[in-house]
Amino acid sequence: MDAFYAAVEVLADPSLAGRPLIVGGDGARGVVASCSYEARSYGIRSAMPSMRARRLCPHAVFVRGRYDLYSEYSKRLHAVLTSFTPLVEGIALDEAFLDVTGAQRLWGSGPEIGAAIRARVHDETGLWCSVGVAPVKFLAKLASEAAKPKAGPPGSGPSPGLGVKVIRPGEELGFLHPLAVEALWGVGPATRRRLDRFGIRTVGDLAAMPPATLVGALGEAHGRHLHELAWARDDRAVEPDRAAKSIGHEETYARDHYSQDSLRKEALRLSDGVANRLREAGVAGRTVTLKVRFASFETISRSRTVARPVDSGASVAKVAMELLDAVDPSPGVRLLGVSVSNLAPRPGEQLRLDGAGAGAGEPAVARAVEEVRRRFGDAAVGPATLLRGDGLAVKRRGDQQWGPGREPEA
DNA sequence: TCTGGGGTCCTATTCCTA
DNA sequence: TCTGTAGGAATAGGACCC
Repeated sequence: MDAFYAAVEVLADPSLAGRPLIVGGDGARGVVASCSYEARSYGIRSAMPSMRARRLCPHAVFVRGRYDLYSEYSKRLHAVLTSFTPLVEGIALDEAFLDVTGAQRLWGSGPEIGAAIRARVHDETGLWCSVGVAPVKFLAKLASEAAKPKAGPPGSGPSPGLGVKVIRPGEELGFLHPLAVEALWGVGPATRRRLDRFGIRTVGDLAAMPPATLVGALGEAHGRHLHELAWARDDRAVEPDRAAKSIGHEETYARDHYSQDSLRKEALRLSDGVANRLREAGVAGRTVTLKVRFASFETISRSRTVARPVDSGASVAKVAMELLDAVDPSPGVRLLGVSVSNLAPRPGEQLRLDGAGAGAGEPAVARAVEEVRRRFGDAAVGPATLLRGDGLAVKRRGDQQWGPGREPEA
C-alpha cells in the first residue's frame, strides 16, 4: 500500500489531504511510522526520530497511530487479495506476496491480475496500492517499490508512479544490476558498510564478486543468500498461513526507570498483555525472554526455558520477574520487553474456575480471565497490582506503538 | 541525530550429555 | 576416573524487515 497509515488517516479525516502528515509518536522518544508524500518531500522518512521530523517540517501534522483502524483496513485488503488466489502470504499489515501461477486461467496474465487487484483494492478500501509482477518473490517486491509514487520538491505532492511494474523473464538482471545494494532484502546499514569496504555499491558489483569472498565478509548463510539474489535467483515459495514463532510486547518509557519495584509492575503488565495474545492465538510457549534497554541504549536480553508451556499472565510474569531479579536498574532503564517463544498449540481445556479436569487451578483462572475480558473488555479484570486511580493498567497490542506520547504539562 | 514496536533469522558461545 | 570430542539445546546478541 502507498503510505498506508497516512492514507488511512486521510480517509478518516479528509481535511488532512494534501498536507504534510506524520503518523507516529509525537514525544521526545517517538519515531515516524508512516508519512504522507507531502511530508516525504521535506526528507521525512519512516523510522526517523519524530524530533528530527519536526525540525525538517515544523508545520507537519502529527497523528498518533490507530492500530485497530489499520488492522481493519488490512483485513479488507486481505479479503480482496484472497479473492484472486488462496496463495497469499501476508508480510505486514499493508503488504503481501501472491502466487498467481494457478490463477491465470481465471483472471488473465500476471500484469492483468496486477491491474485488476489495484482497481479492486481502491474500490473496496479507497486506498491505492502499487503492484510488482515478477518471476520470483524478491523481484516482485522490488518491482512494487519501483511502481510507487515519488515524493516531489519540498511542499509539493507526489508525482504519480506506474502503479503496476512488470519484470518479464529475461529482464531480471537488466532491472536488478543498476540498483544500489541496499535495495536488496537483507542489506541494511551494517551490511552496506561491510560491502562498501570492497567497493560494492550496486547489485551488479555484488553479482561480480566471487561467492567465497562474500561468504568471508558476511558469513555463510548471508553471503550465499545475497549472491543468489544478485543473480535474481530466489526459489522461496509463497507461504500462506505462517504460524507465529514468538509473541511479545515491549515499551519505551517517557522517563527512565531506576527501581526494581516499578519495573516489576511493568513486567507484570507486559506479561499480562502477552498472555492475553497467547490465549487469543490458542498457543502457549516454553521460552520467556526479558529485554532491557538502558539509558545508554545498551540492550540486553535474558531468557529462560521452562518445562511446562506458559500462557497465563501469572505464569509468564513469574519467569519474567526471576529474570528481572538479575538485572541492575540503577543505570536507568528506558525500555522493557517481555516475549514468549517456542510456541505450540494449546491443548483444548474446559473453562472451570475450580481447576478440576484438564488443567491445574492457575490455568483455569486464566481461562476465566479470558472469558470475562472477551465479554466485558480488557480492563474488566486483571492483577490487583496493576490497579491505578483511573482503573486497570492494561497492555494492548498497538498501544503507543511508536514511542511514548508527549509528557503531560506540569 | 539520538534512536519504536512488532517480529524473523542467523551466529557465536556455553553447557550438558553421550 | 580422566580426557577429548561431537552434537544438541539453550542462551545472548545483532542485523534486518515493515
